[in-house]
Amino acid sequence: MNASTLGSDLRLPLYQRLRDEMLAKISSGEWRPGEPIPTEAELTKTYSLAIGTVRKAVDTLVADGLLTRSQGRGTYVRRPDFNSSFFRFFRQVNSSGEHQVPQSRIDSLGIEQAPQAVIDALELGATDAVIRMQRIRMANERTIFSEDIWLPASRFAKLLEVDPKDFGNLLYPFYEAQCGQLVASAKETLTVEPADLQTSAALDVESGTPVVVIERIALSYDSTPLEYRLSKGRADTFRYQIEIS
Amino acid sequence: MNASTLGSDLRLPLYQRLRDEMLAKISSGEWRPGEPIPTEAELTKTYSLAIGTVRKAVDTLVADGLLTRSQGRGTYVRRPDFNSSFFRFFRQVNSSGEHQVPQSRIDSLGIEQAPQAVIDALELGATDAVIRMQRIRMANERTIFSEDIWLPASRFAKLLEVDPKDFGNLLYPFYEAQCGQLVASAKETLTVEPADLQTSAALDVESGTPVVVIERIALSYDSTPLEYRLSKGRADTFRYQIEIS
DNA sequence: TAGTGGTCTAGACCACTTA
DNA sequence: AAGTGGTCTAGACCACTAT
Repeated sequence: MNASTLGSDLRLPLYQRLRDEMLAKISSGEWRPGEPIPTEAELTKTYSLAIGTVRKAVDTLVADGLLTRSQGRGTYVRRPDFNSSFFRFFRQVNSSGEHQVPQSRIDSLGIEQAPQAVIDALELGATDAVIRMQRIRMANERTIFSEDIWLPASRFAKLLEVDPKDFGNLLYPFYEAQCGQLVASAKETLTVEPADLQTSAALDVESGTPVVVIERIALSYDSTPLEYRLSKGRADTFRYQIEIS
Repeated sequence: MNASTLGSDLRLPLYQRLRDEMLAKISSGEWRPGEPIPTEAELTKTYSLAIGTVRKAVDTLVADGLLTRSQGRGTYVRRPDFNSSFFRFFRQVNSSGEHQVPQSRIDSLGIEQAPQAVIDALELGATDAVIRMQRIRMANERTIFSEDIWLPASRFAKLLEVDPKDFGNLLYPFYEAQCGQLVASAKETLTVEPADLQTSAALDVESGTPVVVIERIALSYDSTPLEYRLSKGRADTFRYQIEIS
């Protein structure tokens, strides 16, 4: 194998073609999260490239957060997490002042026709079925989120065979284990609106109280939409910070 | 001049020391926004470094948004703007559906003792004076923001000599022109709270209506706080989006 | 046509991790 | 001690911009 093996557009620079090649290995699962990729020396031999070119390709994937380097150990496929999600900016602290993963409870789970908003978000056909899940998330005995979750039935049918009590507190590792679907990134949109009757009941606030609405579309490595989620939480405990330049 | 000229910690790699050197030239104003910096060939000669090392130093500043490269033309100091500010995520569209810079009106301007929150934000001494400005921002004849702005009097005294009507719609270019203070970056924190009486009057909403509060600390190139700003706007027209991975 | 940044090579030596 | 990524060199040639 050598540089001519590198697919994609021949007009592209070598480091970008190598980058695409590595990205494909990650999204196909050939290189799995948490595991090391071949060493730089091996990559130079495999593709007959100079070390500088290989490093530049790796650099771009590190910059995009797909790989992490560790001097003396190797370069690893990063395990995606969602530390920068809006969720993290709700002040969910326990009595010791530490952040904590909220408890979850699935309240309903079933298959149905996808409403139009979900068809758009998940890029489905007009008649495709979806799995719908309603979930609440709690911390310190208090409900902090009420969630509506939609998944394409074609990829997630196996979830229907599992008792909702066994879903655990984190869904994405569960999706991976049960259905082989790996969430790599997400887009979130934040808005504020008054609580409707259902939401106010779920969050134990008065109807009309402002709630923060987080709309999330979770994507696979190859950018296929895997999950559409609408989460509503109290606005009074929300705090989000950015740096701009 | 050669590599030994590069200041800062000798244990640091050369490309980081060159980066620090260039950063200093930007923050001191020796290299000004919008102007080109020396070519890569000149930098290699000046500091007796290999081209790869110079490029790596430039790379980091480009990644941080301080420089922009333009093939065939040169490398330029970026003009800071605030397109990613929370402000941008209020749906301020005119009747043609375009975004627009809101109109501004200064309602009060004066010098006073800094309250404690401002002392903390601007890193002032306990007895330092500040300039306080109250401003509203409007679009389509409607008030969309009510703002409280504090500036260290030591740096911004000249503002008091200007008629508030002449401040214009954008403050940062005005700060630079009048006081030589250049805003390079900012930190913003977003929260939601019910409107107090003053805010509800300013925004023409009922008291208790949810408002989005944007707290901003604007910094110079060398990270000195230059401005502390509290902006309040209607929550129902706010929409913010992020991508996470 | 001259000058700029963009890509690429083929090494060298260093710092760190693991065994 | 062996193997990894981290830094650095000293060029070469290409693509693009300005004149």
